[in-house]
Amino acid sequence: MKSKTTGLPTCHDCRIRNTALFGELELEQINKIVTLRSEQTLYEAGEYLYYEGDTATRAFTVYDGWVVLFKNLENGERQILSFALPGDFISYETGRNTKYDHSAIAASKVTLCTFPLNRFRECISVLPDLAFAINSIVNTATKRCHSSLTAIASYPAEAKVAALLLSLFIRVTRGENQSDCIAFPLTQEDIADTLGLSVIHVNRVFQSLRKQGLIECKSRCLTIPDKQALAEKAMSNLDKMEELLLGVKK
Amino acid sequence: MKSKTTGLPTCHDCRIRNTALFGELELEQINKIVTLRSEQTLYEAGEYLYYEGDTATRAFTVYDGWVVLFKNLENGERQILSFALPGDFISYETGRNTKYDHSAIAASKVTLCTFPLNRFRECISVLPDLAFAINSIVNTATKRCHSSLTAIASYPAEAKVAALLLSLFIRVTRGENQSDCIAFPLTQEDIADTLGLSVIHVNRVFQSLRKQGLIECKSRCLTIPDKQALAEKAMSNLDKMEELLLGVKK
DNA sequence: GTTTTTGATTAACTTATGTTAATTACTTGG
DNA sequence: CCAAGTAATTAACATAAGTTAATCAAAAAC
Repeated sequence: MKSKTTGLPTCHDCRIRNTALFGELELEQINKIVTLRSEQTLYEAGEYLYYEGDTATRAFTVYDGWVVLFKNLENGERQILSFALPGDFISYETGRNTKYDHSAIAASKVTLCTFPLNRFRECISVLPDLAFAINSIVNTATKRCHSSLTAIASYPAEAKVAALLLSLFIRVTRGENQSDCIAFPLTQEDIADTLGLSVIHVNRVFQSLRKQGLIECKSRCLTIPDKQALAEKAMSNLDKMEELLLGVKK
Repeated sequence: MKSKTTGLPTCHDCRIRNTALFGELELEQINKIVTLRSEQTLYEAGEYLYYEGDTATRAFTVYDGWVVLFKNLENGERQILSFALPGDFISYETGRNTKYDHSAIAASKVTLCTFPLNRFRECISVLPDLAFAINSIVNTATKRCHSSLTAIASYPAEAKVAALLLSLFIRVTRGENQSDCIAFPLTQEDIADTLGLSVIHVNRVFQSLRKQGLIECKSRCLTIPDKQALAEKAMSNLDKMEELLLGVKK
């Protein structure tokens, strides 16, 4: 199983450009630095993008599929830190010898646009706005991390699961009112590893949320019939969540 | 109680420069942009730096004292996200109308260097390295957030408390072998609010850690006689922690 | 220096979540 | 299409951490 390099579709008419790194920039700006992207790469589910401790050399935009970012713990367990979905820009590091503090693995078939880190310095000299585009993305990631941290530290299990499912649903549907199911490649164990719960307890919560009609989830498909209702279970404000997760530019 | 502006000590011979924003830069570079800093401001313990929902207008370097960053929860509780100690650069936001996702409050008397956000764009045009200095700081903050998240989600209470106390101790002493106590302005309730534990339980853990001789903590003073021993309780590798918390340039 | 407030401590009791173990239902590879 | 692995489910039981309540100690205010 080896990652596979594909051709180079253009960034201008990219399906996900509005939500990705270049989404912050104007077309003429992208022209200046479009050579920054070196290639598109394909990963199979279960394949590693990089390992904790590796020296960072590339950043990625997720073009398609789900990526899991996680830490391995002393006791053999793992702690999932976050999920990267289409449009997300990850693993941007500054500094010549910076090491990743976490590993990344494809949760499904994944297509990535890769950006060699050593080219960012020159690109930012040419186009300082790129620095702001990146920083805006990184700050959004930090805010998401703050939200997870808050939920994990303070919410009861049902609210944790509700908040996680809702946030993933919002990110995938980009806030559209979608009554269909979304493709959902995570197992209950993944969710347990994200929220610091046992698989058994995640299952209990799933049963309960299903009985309440708040979620439908079977065979890699997730439906949320009433986002507002689930947001209440998640002890969260739906509008605030959408603002945070999708950025202000809705 | 109103924050007070003081004179403008020079940045060149700043006591904490090596560890702060400008620590990443050369002296001649700082000269280019030293006017970025507008003033030093003094806050009393309990005073707010800013509130969740405020539009971000300034970034800060903590010159002296401890700052608490936190979210208020629906149920009246609060979730502490992180602590900012001398040398830390906080609340840098890109974007004209970005709002804070958390509040910040002085945990002790605090002196801050303030930087108006609207001046960063021009400064980065002049000195692109500033963008990398900032990004390096932000990425360190993200890694710390990953560590807290991991501890809070997966560790038992004793390890959570051990990890938090040790990380604060390391940051204050900058990894020096210090057998004396450090000034420690946090209450057990602050620690409970950080780790998502009840005050009662934090107290139980304190008693236990004290009986094991791993910490001494009374009247706003904290001593850690054996960092290595506490690191084991914290389920952490001491060297890795110091590398992460202090940056690689030790 | 006394009062008031805030923070720390202890105990008794409750509960949410974890653990172990066994069964059933899906997927996936051959 | 079957076999083998992976994921979901259920039940019985164990425990870490929460809750309530009361006391004590130490700051801070007057």
